[in-house]
Amino acid sequence: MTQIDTKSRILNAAEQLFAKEGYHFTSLRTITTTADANLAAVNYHFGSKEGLLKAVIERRLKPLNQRRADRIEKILSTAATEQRRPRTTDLLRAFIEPTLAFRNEGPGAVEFIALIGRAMNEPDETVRNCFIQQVMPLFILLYEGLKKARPELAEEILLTRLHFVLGAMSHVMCAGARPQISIPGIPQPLTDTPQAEEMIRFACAGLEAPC
Amino acid sequence: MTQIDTKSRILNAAEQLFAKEGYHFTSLRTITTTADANLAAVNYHFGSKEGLLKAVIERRLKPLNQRRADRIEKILSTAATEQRRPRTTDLLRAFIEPTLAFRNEGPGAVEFIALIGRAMNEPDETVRNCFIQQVMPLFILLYEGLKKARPELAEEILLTRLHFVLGAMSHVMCAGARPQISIPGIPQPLTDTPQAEEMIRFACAGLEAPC
DNA sequence: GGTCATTTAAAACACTCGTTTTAATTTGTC
DNA sequence: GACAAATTAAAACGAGTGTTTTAAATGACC
Repeated sequence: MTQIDTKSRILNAAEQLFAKEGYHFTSLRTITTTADANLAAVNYHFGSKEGLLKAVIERRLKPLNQRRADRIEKILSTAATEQRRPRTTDLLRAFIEPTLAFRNEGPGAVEFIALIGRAMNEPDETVRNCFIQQVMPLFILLYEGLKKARPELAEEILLTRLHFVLGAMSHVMCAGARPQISIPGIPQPLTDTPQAEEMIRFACAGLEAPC
Repeated sequence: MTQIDTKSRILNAAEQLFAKEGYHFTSLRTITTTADANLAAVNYHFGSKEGLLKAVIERRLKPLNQRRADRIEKILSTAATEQRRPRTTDLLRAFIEPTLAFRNEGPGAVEFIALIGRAMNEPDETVRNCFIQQVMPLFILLYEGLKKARPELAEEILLTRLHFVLGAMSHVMCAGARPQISIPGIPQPLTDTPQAEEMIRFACAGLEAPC
């Protein structure tokens, strides 16, 4: 923590704190104290608190989105060369698996995923727009892929169902960073890989439900 | 707006504003101005901002939860007297239908539902706890009912899938209050009754997916 | 080594927030 | 109408926020 420069230290501290406490509950003073930096350094390096948030999100989300997009595009291209429909389950897996697997990529990853999961339903536009802008092309890519996988499904219905999947994902992503409330007689839900597999199964069944 | 007392006017204004802007972005000054009341009236009538939130949520959520619980219990009792399993789709319908139908119950209902939908994933415990406390018994009732409907399913898996359903619901509830972003070539998702029906179909298919 | 741009430090600014205090007013009751 | 309780009004409090300003320190380069 001593070698890296101030900008990175702030970025790391902000990521951790934004994700754990939420964007608006994290003050710049808390961030700079954690990062062992001066208060003004945030505005110097990132322009504003919003700029910092944008940097935090982009740093991690860009590679993740790239990974997901690559997988989806690969599925689509091989399906095209083999002259068949892409499989719903493959597309969903390409979207879901890297996202949930990301939670194991080092410390703070679970919290970052929670930040992203929460971003979609933020009441404040600052966070939501920043997220949507980053992720919308990927959503569209997935949607277009699913349309090829299930062309007989009416488009509004497919889109509606895709929204359900996104909601389920968002919720799971958020929940990962919270201590699960345990109730006597009620088991704990799955986590990690089995959860991802279960979500793929669930989403696939839902998407392929009869019309 | 002139006849009703200050307490109710504050409650109405707070409901509208909390739901639209979010709890933490709504100041007591905005609320009291909207309600045409004095700033101190909030602390006088509700003790604190949190107390006001609690009152706002309880006023609407209690009857809604009662309605959902009644329907679920009725399904369970008739299934018991007919000595058969309750149907997954019936249980889900009892849970989903009143919730989404609630959005048509007068002005501000859509926003209130968004407030509730957001509450589940709120980073701040103030809002989340207030919501969870109200809704947990209903979740357990639904879970126990689904366990009877699908006894062959491992409990952690059932619970995990139920979480997916809740996530999908939460997301839909939030989205209802937002202007939908329209993209050329991408249709709008369903709303209102068809959306509720589609969600029941989706959730049922997901829950009944093979293990 | 001196010069200049980059970076860090410390302090103050301007503003908003929830809450509290004190006083005035309204309302209910005998 | 008078008294007491409930309610409303106005003002200030104290703490916290993001941002800006001004000054000091650091580092690169000729």
